[in-house]
Amino acid sequence: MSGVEIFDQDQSRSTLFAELLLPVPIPKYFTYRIPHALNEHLQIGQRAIVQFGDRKILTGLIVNIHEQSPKEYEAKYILEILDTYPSITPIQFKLFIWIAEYYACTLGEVMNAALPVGLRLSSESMVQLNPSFNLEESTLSFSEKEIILLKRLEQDTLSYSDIAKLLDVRSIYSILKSLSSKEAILLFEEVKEKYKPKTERRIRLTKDYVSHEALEEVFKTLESKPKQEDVLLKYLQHVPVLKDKATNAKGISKKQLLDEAASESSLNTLIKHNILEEFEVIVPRFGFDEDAETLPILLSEDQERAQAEIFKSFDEHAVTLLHGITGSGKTEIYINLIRKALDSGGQVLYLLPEIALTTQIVQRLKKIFGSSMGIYHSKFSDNERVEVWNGVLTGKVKFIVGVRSSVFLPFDNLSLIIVDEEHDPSYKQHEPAPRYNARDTAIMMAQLHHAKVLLGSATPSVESYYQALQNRYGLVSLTKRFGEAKLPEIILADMRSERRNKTIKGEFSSLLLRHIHEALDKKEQVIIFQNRRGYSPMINCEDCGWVPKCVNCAVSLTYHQFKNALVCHYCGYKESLPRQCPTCTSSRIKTVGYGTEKLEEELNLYFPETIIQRMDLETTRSKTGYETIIDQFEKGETNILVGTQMVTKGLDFDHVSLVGVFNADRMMHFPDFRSHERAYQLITQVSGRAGRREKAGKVVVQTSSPDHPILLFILNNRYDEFYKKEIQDRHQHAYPPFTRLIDITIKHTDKKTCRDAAHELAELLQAQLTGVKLLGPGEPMISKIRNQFLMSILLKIPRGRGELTQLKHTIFECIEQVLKDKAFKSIRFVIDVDPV
DNA sequence: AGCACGCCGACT
DNA sequence: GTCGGCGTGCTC
Repeated sequence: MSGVEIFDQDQSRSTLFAELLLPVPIPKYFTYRIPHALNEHLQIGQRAIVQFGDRKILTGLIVNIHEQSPKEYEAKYILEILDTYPSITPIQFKLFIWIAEYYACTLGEVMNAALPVGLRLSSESMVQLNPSFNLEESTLSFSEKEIILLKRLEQDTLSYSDIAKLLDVRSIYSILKSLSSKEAILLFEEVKEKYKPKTERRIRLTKDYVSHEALEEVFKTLESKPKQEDVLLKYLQHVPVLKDKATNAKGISKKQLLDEAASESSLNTLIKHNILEEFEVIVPRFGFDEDAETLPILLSEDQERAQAEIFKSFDEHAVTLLHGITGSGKTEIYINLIRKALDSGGQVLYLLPEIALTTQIVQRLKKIFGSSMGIYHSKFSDNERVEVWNGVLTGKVKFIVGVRSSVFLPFDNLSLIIVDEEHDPSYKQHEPAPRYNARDTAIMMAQLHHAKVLLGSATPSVESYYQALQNRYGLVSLTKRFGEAKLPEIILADMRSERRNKTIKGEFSSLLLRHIHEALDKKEQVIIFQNRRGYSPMINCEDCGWVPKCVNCAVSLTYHQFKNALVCHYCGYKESLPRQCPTCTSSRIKTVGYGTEKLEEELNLYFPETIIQRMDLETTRSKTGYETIIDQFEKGETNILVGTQMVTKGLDFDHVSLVGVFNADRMMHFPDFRSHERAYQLITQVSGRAGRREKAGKVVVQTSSPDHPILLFILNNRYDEFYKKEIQDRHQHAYPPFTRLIDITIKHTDKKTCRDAAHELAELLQAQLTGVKLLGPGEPMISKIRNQFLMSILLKIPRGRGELTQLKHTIFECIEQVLKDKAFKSIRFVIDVDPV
């Protein structure tokens, strides 16, 4: 980019200003002056580099261009424009605004979540030693910390946070100021690396040698140089220049040529003599050369019927819910719908929960849709994400399979959005803002694009099913399993009676153990589901009842055996397991409860011959961990898979005949209005992993309340009955879908201040909001996280009543009011709309 | 959110 | 007295 014009001499052209959206949580745009040189090149939606504050460099999005010079302040210049064409589309921007408004956050926060880091260059403050400074020769005096820092700076430049860590102090500002005034250090801004295309070095003939005659000449001169001759021959072997001169333009990859011809020095000589030349091309990180498969998808009668119903429903409804039991073959229908949408020229977005994306289904789709399909996943690198983004922007990628954040991609012509496993709570983002739900955002998105939405699930959320029954969504059901497959048989293991009869071994009922034995004898596989990671959720002293707690959070520490440490699942705090109780010095410290790790250990004890694999956050943290575990299980290399929620999602195995469910009780009795729904969904989903093809699988659910209605619904596969009961409860207690919820969390380091602020806010809200039920303020289940005390207020807003935007304004006003009180200045408020 | 600046308490 | 803590206000 050319230099910036600082003085506008040219009066014949008007001075333009641009309103920029910056990735900061300040609810407004910032006005920057446009250098005359850029007047003709600026477009709304482009990214611009600007200075923000004293030094910071940020990437902003141009949202408006006008001629009004700001009166109050002097606008800074835009430093650079990053795009030739807009990086975001107008529809996308409308969606950003909707998200910010609906989920009560700033546009900057939405921008932050939306743009991949690779498209968002920004600077970091760095500290460097002043080259003209020498510690030994200096006559000035330095403190101990200053000397430590200076010594370190002789080796590297450091960021502010590096320094804070090095010196172990909170505020480094005064130290930097002191050193800066002594001219010992220099402060500067380092712009972080942005997107780098992947390149490849290639070799080709120079222009002059792309002909029969010229090449003949060359070979004559090379007669006495067999190695160079060999290189040239290898080249011609792969690039048939003599048959088709045009093939020379692409040449051959240097790596490939060297791998085969081996002599790098000969190649270099040929390059030096201008016979061959080396050049660089940009190559995509994803194979864009795969061809799409065109084979028709064979549908069963039931699928055929459902598909026809979906098409019909699309004519009448913007959103259709496909309720298909596990294993009923929803994917085949999706494929047909996607094909049809793509054929008619529209874009398609297929949303999946995080974990289901790394599996078989994506490989299958890739085979079918080839290069027109892009994948958007959190385990992708920044560079990979930028390529998917640009693929959508340029129209190269028409079909995206992705996680919740793919709703931010620059679509301009969506015609279909599929939200698979629509009930899945992971569609909702918790931290940080924007706290959006990708399923609901997708519905809004479809409205902006005039696209259709298909929500798919074997266990629809109560909210979606309600909308369908109200005829606001279309409803299509698949009630038969695909092929000959039968639904699994669900058996309850009554832990109360087993406990009475002392037939429980460790954590395992005799019933479950018997079934595991049977399955293993038949060379079949087993999945054990325990929704709790670590070894044991708690340890305690048998003599005085002491329980180790996190120092930063109000939770007990979980014991992780393989790390041999007590770990806090909320802040990551770790400490070693004490030999004796710190309060009574007793050494009788034992574990209470059980997580995946302990189950794995016990299983190893009971089934020493079998291979057991654990699948939870710890074992799948690496990029390939998850895939490796799935792959081994698929190949039959492991016999038993023990895992958390992960095992419930989108996995299809052919040889699993048994699923064991632990702690169904904890799921059902969890104090949350959605706990019954969650339990129904989790147990049904994990049960769906048992039995494929003609073999019916078995599911053993261990429970101390075998009469619980939820279990009976699951047992008999009665979603409708479950729904009927659940919707009554929701109605009675004014929960969604009959109300909208807004959760306000109040945070402060001091407990009393936090409580007082919460009460004050609650009072204000109560007075301001009519027709809204207010719950609390109360301590949430975890009342302290990372040394911040928490209070929460829950608002229940009746459906279809009043302007939601107005209501949120009122909430903000009340918060402002509370913040006016000096005592509450540093209180943090977190607003979560539609909490999950 | 960062980041600068300024006020104030605790230690040499 | 100075150092370092943190509360406050600003960012075009």
